[in-house]
Amino acid sequence: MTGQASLARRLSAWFGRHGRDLPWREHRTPYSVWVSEIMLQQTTAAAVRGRYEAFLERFPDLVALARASEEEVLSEVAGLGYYRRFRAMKKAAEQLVGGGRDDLPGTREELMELPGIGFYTSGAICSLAFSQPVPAVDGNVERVLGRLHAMAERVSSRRGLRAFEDRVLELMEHGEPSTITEALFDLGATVCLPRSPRCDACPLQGSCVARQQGRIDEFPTPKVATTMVDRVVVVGHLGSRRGTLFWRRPDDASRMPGFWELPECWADGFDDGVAKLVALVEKRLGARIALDEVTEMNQARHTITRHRLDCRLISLGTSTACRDEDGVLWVRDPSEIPGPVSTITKKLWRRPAAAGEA
DNA sequence: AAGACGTGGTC
DNA sequence: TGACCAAGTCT
Repeated sequence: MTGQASLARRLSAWFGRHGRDLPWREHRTPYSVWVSEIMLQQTTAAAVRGRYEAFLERFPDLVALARASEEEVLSEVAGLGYYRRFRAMKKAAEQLVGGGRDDLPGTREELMELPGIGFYTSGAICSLAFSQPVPAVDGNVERVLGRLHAMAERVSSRRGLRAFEDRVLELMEHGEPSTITEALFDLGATVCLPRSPRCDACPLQGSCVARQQGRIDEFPTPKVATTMVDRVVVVGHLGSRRGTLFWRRPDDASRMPGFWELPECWADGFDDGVAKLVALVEKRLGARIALDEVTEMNQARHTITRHRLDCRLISLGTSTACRDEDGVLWVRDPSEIPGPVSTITKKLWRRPAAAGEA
C-alpha cells in the first residue's frame, strides 16, 4: 500500500531526473516499440543504437516490413545475433498484414499469439506503447526487484516469473506503467549493476532488503555456468572464373538459417574437418576436389553460444566445371551477396593473410 | 525445465 | 584469459 506507493513515487522521480536518452524513446508507436524490443533482446543498447534507426528507415511500418523479403530483413540485422527473433518478427508482420491489420494488436493475449513475442515483449509493448499495467520482466527488473525484495526465485521458472510480475503490478498501481517499466530498466542498467552496484545513487536504497542484509551479491541467485566446448571449423575457399563460391544455409538450419557463407564444416580436429568439408563440397556441387596439400589462407577465433571455435580458411583450389544451382553464388567479394553473410565468413574474409593468393 | 540460439563488451 | 552479462523466446 503506502510502501508500494512510496517505492513507485521514488522510482518515477528518479527516472525523471536520471532516465536515459535513447533513440527508441523519441517517437513511440506500437510498431517502433516492437522493433526496438526485438532488437534489444539479449543485446546491448550500445549495439542497438547503431542499427535501430537504419532499420526503421528501411522498414518504416508494419506494412513495409511485411512486404520486404526475409533476405532484406536479415541483411539489415546481420551481426546482431539470435536471428530467429528477426525471422519471427518478419513472419508476425506477414500474419498481421495478411489478416488485414496495419498495426500491432493492443492486448497481451493477442500479442503473445504472434511468433517471437513472449511474456516480456508483450508486457513491454503493452506498457510502453499502450500505457497498460502489464509487467515486462527482463534481466534488469529481475535484478532490481530480486535485490529489493531479496527474492530467491529466478524468472526462468513459471512461479518465479509470476512472483516478479506481481511485484511490478504492485508498483504499477501507484505509477504510470510506461514510467515504471522504463525506470526499472534504467535503474538496473545504470545503478543496480550486476557487479559493484552504485547503491548510494539508488532511490530505493533505504528499502532494499538485500542491501540491509549485506547480501546484494546473492541476488539474483547465480545461474550455473555452461561449460564451453572447443571445436574446429574448417572453411573452404573454392575459386572459379566467376569468383569465389558462397552458398546459402538451409532455412531449417538451427544456426543462422538463410545466411550466406563460404562452405564450412565443424569438427573436433583439423584433418577430420578438412576431409568432411571436401566430401560436403563435392556432394553438393558434383565437383571433384583433389587436395594433395592443404594451404591455409587465414585463421580466426569466434564464439557461438557455448562453442569456442578455431576457424581455419583453407584453399580448395580452382574449379573448372561446376553445376549451378539454387543457393550457390560465385562472387569477387562478400559485399556482392544479395543477403545476410555469416560472421565467421566475414571474419575470415576480411583478414586475407599474406598467403591469400594460392 | 534445461538448453539452444550470436555477438561484443567488461572486469 | 575467462567468466559473466545484455530490454528473451522456443522447445
